[in-house]
Amino acid sequence: MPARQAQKERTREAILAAALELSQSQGFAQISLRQVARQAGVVPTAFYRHFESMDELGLALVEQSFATLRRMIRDAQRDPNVFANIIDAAAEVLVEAVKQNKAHFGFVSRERVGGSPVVRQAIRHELDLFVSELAVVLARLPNIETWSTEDVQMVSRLFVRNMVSNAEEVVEMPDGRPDLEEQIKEGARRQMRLIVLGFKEWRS
Amino acid sequence: MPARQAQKERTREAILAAALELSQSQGFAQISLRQVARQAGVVPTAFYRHFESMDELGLALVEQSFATLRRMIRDAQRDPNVFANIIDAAAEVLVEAVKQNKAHFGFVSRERVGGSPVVRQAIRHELDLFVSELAVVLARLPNIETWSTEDVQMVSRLFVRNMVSNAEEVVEMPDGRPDLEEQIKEGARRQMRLIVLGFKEWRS
DNA sequence: TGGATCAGTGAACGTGCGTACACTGAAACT
DNA sequence: AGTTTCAGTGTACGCACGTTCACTGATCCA
Repeated sequence: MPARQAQKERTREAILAAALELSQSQGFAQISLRQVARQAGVVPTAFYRHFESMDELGLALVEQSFATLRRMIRDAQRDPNVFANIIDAAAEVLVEAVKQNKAHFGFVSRERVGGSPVVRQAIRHELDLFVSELAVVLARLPNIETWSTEDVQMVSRLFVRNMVSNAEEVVEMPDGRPDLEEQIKEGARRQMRLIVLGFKEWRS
Repeated sequence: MPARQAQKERTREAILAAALELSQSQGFAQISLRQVARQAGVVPTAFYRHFESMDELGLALVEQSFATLRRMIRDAQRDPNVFANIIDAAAEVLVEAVKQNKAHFGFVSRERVGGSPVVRQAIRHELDLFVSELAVVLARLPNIETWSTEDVQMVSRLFVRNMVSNAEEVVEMPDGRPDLEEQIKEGARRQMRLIVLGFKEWRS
């Protein structure tokens, strides 16, 4: 790659990182173009060489965040333990992955409801996609393969909703509190068992 | 009450109403003192006769919103149907009450994660209180009275979390879509049945 | 090697903001 | 009736903002 383009890429990354960092304390919707440029170490007008507006930056962050989420899921599926005890593994993976990507998960959970309309809609769309993707995975599971499509979709929605709620809690969690962390994991495990048990009963 | 004080009260209400309305489209954190004053029909400096800062206004809105919520719960408890079929009644009441108080519920769900730190913390505190209050009500229910305190608290947390999620969905729901409304109600009913069934199984 | 490209600069603009201050005039008190 | 109180006014300020425009100088290509 030409050095020119590489440098441009680096600046773009710096802007994305700056926006992600700043939005952690104040929320993306209330940070200014000039703040982002300052944090990224460029002059305000340079911003426009990379993004047409703050909205476009926001969409790029949505994309980045969901790429992180999908990578996380893909990695988790490679782990053989996941199939042995899917619920415990899922709770573990969720908490650990969110802990290591607090910035992105925090961005999604904050802007999902509080962001500008265009960012909010992009996140809703990605989450809807994600529900469908998870439904495909779930449909292959031993106990679930006999369910109707709508039931699988609904349980997938339930899982994603709970995943979002739990991710929110992990993001808010102060550092160095393994007790709280274990509590959230245990809560997540219970919720998932509850959902699965409830659905078994539901059909009987 | 002296006419003086009554007029002051009226202006205060106008400011609260203006802030609530404006925050529906843009979120409370991104509206300005001057916008609120303009919408309320007063000059910006008059704002300070009622609130020291936008943060204080935000706290007043939190208080107002949870007062609305508590009134709603109290009314629901008077209804004899609630005890006959608590789950169906709760789903019905939730959707109807949120529909009629979209502004307040929208404010809470938005600012719970996207608001300024002080507003956010106030909402979390109120929700924690609310979980404990609901736990007291739940503990009196036939099937639940034998459970341990922590289990009741946990199921209460689960109910409140799902209530918040469902309220979010109702707030986002476009007007005049009774099909969507019924879908949300049905979802809420299923989730609650799931939770209850799951807990029965859990103990066995 | 010399001209074209273009990421980043720097100055300037109009605007809306929060807040200060001195004010006014009707309601409230004595 | 005369005085005090105080909710709301109007002006003025300095500041950060988004966006414009002409610019510079290193990289790229012929």
